[in-house]
Amino acid sequence: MPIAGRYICGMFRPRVTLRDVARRARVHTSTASRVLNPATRELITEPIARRVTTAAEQLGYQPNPNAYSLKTNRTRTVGVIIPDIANPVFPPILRGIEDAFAESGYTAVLANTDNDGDREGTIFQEMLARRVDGLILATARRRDPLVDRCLLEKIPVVLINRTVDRGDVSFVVNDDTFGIGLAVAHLAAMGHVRIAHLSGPLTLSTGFSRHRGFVRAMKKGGLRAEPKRIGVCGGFTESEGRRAFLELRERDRTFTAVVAANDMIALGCYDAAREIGLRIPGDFSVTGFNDMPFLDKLQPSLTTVRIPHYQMGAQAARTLLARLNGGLAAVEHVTLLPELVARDSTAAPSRRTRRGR
Amino acid sequence: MPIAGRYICGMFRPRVTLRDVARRARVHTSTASRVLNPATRELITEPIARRVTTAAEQLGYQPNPNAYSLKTNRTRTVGVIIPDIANPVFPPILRGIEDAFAESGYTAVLANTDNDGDREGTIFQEMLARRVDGLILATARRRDPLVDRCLLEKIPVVLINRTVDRGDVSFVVNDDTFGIGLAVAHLAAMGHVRIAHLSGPLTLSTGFSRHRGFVRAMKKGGLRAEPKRIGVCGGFTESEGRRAFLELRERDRTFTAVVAANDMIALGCYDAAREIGLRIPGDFSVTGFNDMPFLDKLQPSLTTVRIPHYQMGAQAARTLLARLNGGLAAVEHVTLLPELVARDSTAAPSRRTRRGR
DNA sequence: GTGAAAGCGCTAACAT
DNA sequence: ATGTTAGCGCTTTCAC
Repeated sequence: MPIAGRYICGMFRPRVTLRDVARRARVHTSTASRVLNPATRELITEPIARRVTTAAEQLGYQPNPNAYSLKTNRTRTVGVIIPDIANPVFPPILRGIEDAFAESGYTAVLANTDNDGDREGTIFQEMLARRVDGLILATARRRDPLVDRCLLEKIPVVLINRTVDRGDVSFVVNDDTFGIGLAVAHLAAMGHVRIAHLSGPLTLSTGFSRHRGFVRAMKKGGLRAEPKRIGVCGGFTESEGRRAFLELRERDRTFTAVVAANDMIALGCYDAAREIGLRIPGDFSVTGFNDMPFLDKLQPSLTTVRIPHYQMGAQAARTLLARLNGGLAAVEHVTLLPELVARDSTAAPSRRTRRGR
Repeated sequence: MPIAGRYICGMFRPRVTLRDVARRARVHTSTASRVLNPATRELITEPIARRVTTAAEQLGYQPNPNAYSLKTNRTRTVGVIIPDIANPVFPPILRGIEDAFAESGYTAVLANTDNDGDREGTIFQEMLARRVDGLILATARRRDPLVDRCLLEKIPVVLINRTVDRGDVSFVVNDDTFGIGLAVAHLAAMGHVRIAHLSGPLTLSTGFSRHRGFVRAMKKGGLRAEPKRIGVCGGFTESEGRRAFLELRERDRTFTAVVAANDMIALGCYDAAREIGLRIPGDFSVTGFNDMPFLDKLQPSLTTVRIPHYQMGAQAARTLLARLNGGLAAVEHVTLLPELVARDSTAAPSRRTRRGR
């Protein structure tokens, strides 16, 4: 068993504990504890408090979080469960979480699930075993047993990016409906009329509300969201985007623009277009969603909808902190506004395509 | 103070402890502890052991890691310090670490430093305050005070991606010298002779050894690494790549290829080339390093050197685990082999450029 | 082979 | 306003 302590200048120094601080300040440990705890500091008179703080400083005292946790049942640790950190939307979310936690004393512990339900369950259990104080979930499906469990067991949780159908849980999401509206309006303003949509999985709130947003925006713009011009991807992936695009073109060859549910699906359209010899934006325009890195370097650069990922992470962390500190805080629903980033994958429909082919 | 326990079926159930398990199995807690600890299980007879394990199962016992940590001074937690998770080389490294830790009971806690020395120090302190059992550092400079401290204070540490000049610390890195050799050989085989290098910062082992690798590979190939054809970037960034490329072209206009120290620097060359109206690979070829995502989608797609990032993370985690479990394990140096990914940014030098301009 | 007992470092109810 | 005391849940030495 390792003995608490560290090597300093080659010498082993045992860890300094609260008792050491108390001894040096010639007070009782509980007094020292009260001084060092902001919530109880006011109970102690100024001169004694100062004796304690200077003693703590001189000794380089660092409280033992394990002792604190054992006593209080709070670990100041939050679990963050995401599908895959290699998906470029998540790094900025994570940075936002990390930065928002920075001053609070909380630490985020990350885990990836690869959208695998079993793995989600395992990781959830492990997080509980680790006694996290709360969870930030980016893995929610519209009906999600994990979220149900959190609510049932009163585990503080905030959903991020995706939400669930039941409304009694806090979440921080992007305004997907509005975002898709931006894309549709952008295309409509350029003169597009026959606009197609390649949606994400409708079991995810992102896929669902972008799909709904598309239908609504078309209607609002006086355009028709034809069923034959709507394709559903099994996942937000390039390969699904490619597949769905080719399938779409089997059904309809008159569309002049595609609103993809995310950037990867849009990339799939790029692949398919290259394969069958269509030009972007000459033969059709494409929009993505998320504005992941390097889209500006594509040929053509991809018009997309930018989501404030960093702010999303930061806001989720703040919402969870409020719940963690305030006890039973109200359920919070935060929706962030995205913005359109117009690039070269969208242009006015050409004469040829405008007529239909 | 929250009471340990959870809501199950709407009812609050206090946390089951080792004592509960022992009571149910009608043994002493110490016996139950010995059964549940693989290292001491053999001390207990089979029938009693079984009584304990079934009791634990029936009660759904989950050991309290805080109590364990308080008692043993081991948190089964490892700090991972990286420059920035938004840099696409780090997500796969992290996945490798996470997966390698999965079965071990260890958890990685991530922190980003943005290559800021002060922040590194702060985070280091916080990690120690959290009582991590060890560290994986991806932030090392060739001379690094943090690494020195770890060695001085005997904190188990493994460096990853970058290493330090002193050799008495474990690390897992890519073979940068070899990797650059692949790029040079690839270009030389295409007929390039006047090859330039845009290096990274020479204070980082990656920048330094890629630079050295370039000089060596040129010599080995019977080519001359002219000083005027070597530029140094202040960071592995696109803007530095752009700046260094333009500066390079001030000094020399006869090079037919650029070996960039990483992909971002190569992207900077793309930017500069577009600005001054040079064609890639028509006017000059470019190679990158790392093979980050979406390079195949660039125009032209970027020839680069692929590093096994995932394996790098997994290996670093394994090396650290060996040290953590085995006590004082030997210092390990692991070097992984990269491979060339030939794409469209490299081609034989054109007649025009071959003559020099 | 198993039980008894101490204690890791801290907080908080209670006592003064 | 400060001290006393008990105990969070576990491991581990010691005793039988």
